[in-house]
Amino acid sequence: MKNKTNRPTESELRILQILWKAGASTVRMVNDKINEDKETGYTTTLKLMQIMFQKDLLARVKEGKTHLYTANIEEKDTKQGILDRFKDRVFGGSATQLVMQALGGSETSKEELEELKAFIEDLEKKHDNGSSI
Amino acid sequence: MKNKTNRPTESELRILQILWKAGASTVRMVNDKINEDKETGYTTTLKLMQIMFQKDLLARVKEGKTHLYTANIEEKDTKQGILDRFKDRVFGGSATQLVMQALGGSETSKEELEELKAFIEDLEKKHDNGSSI
DNA sequence: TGTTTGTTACGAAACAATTCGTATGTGAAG
DNA sequence: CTTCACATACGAATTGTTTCGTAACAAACA
Repeated sequence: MKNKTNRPTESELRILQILWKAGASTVRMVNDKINEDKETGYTTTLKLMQIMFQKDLLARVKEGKTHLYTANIEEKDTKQGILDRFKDRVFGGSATQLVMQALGGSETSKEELEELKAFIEDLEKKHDNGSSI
Repeated sequence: MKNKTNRPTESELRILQILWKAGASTVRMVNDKINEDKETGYTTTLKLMQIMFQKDLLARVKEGKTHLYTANIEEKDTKQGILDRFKDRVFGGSATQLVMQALGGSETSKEELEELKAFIEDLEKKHDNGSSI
């Protein structure tokens, strides 16, 4: 029933992000948000969301005379898919390379670095347990 | 002189990756590499590389009757640009979110995790010093 | 009622990226 | 010198995405 590649386009992702964050929204609400960054006609957003509805990326219910749309795919899974593909394309599949470049290139606060270290240590623990299964 | 956005398309990136790895190459060599993954006509690759040459993404020298092409932009800078944009689009600009998802989602070996931890500790040191320079 | 306001649906234009066919050039081999 | 095997150049078709104009509809209300 779902899309095979599950690869939202750039515009589609913009809309998904808005819906993941805001929950059920009308086309107008979404279009207003989009227009904070980038001038876009109302019918442009409408058409896009209609297409996404057809593709099953969005769900919708009728609410009075308008529709209320929600994202119909999981934020985490979707981002994971996009990220995996990106990792392959740009970093030859190496998570390590990707992570190093991500951290090396941007100003990450000491707190965040600490958080990441803890996260990695956690992964290592899971690793230890996992291998004995 | 250079491109403003410095955003290679997907196909362009495929070619750049090959050239970064292999160094100066003919169209045929590049096309052969591409065909390991994806059947692609010779003239398709040729055209693409010609366009990239026009855009200054590639340099070339005549060598006998063929051309030898090389990447004309830096691997690291280019990937940084792509990564930054990706981070913004998909993770709202948060390197931490990106890194967590990258590590959480893929099988990363204990060795690599250790390497990353060391890398982060290094960054933290630089962080400490950096403010006093 | 009939005008205004905001909505949906949808075709098609505009744009961008990719792919390929075909003409043409050129060095090497016979 | 002619032919063969590859190479380049380039126009144009194809494909995919985004954008928008326009028609039709419905609720609100003067």
